[in-house]
Amino acid sequence: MSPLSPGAMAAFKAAWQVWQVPAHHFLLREKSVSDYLYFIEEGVARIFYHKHDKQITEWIALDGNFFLSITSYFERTPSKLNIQTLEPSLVYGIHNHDFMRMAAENHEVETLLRRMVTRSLIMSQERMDSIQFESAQQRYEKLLENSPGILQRVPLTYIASFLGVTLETLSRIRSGK
Amino acid sequence: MSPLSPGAMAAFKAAWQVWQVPAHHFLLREKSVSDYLYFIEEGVARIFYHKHDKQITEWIALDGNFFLSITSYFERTPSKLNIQTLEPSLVYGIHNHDFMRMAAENHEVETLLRRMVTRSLIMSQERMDSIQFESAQQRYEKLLENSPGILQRVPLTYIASFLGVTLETLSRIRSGK
DNA sequence: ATAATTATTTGACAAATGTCAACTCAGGCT
DNA sequence: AGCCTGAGTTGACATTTGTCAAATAATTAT
Repeated sequence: MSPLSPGAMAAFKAAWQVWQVPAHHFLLREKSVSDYLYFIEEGVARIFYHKHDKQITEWIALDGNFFLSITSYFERTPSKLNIQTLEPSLVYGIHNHDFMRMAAENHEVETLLRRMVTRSLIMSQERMDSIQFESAQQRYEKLLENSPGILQRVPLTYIASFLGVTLETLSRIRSGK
Repeated sequence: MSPLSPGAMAAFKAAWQVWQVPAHHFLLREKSVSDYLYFIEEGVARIFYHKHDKQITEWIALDGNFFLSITSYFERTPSKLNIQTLEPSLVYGIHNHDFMRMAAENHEVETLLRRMVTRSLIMSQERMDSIQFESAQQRYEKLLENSPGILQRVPLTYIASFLGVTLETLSRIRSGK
């Protein structure tokens, strides 16, 4: 799907930076403008924000996935999101300036970006449907299917929040009612 | 924001078709591939799908708004969505082939498209947040604020479904408990 | 205008999940 | 080994919303 030409690909790849960070490292703190779109090569990251003094886990990125503060990255506004690793991790990041500059200079990169955003939009809608119509139980089972091993790597509190239920409810789901 | 150059703008505008359709007209039926991205100039349209034999209203487009079956339009897959007008309406539509061709030929159009999709993604996330954390009451009040007059134009069943509650619950919210 | 149809409201009750508090358990420290 | 601390579990109860059935109100067709 939408492979870049060799030249564009080389430039695109060169724009990515790499970081090796320890567990519990913050890649983004709320109220700051998010400069990077990340890809996690090894490790896990948790994206969360505060609502009524509680932490809401909006996303859990296991290795092999992209993540970012969409609003902040694209609109250049202060983020409400925090991004924190849960394990020592190897992450790649591409700066907004670089990505936007390359997209402006190179039509192919712009197309790639548009496709990435479109994919995210479709996933976002699927998740909304899931939250609205599936029971907590179903969401939990689906999560285990799609992300086996997540239980060994992410505390249940975060998983519960990500699923949109309380820790207690998740605990009851797990114990089989 | 991202104005097109005069030439691109003229071509872009020329690509839109116009239809004057009666109330209850289907602009899209489920299982068919959606060819058009729409803008409603006058009237109202309702986007809905079937789930467990019930109709779920996914979106209500009052005049002045864009709407489409995102997945079907961009991925060229059969849509699960139906789109139906609720009033006699004046709608504009741009065919997927035309939009994609223009985006491929013209970098500016591609950028415009990317920005449109990005905006949608941000709105999608806001709606998810709303469904997950606001009470039905809050969502209802917000809807009235953002779309005054909707009550006079859209049956409550559809509004209830759009808000993610049953008709009975909406009725109770309205009666003030 | 009247009857038929459709939209909305209301009531009684059930299901899912949240809240708060107490309890248990495992791993890391001393 | 014994103690702490944080994570996870369990119980009792409250709250929100859903479900089903019936009653009204509004709209449309004849």
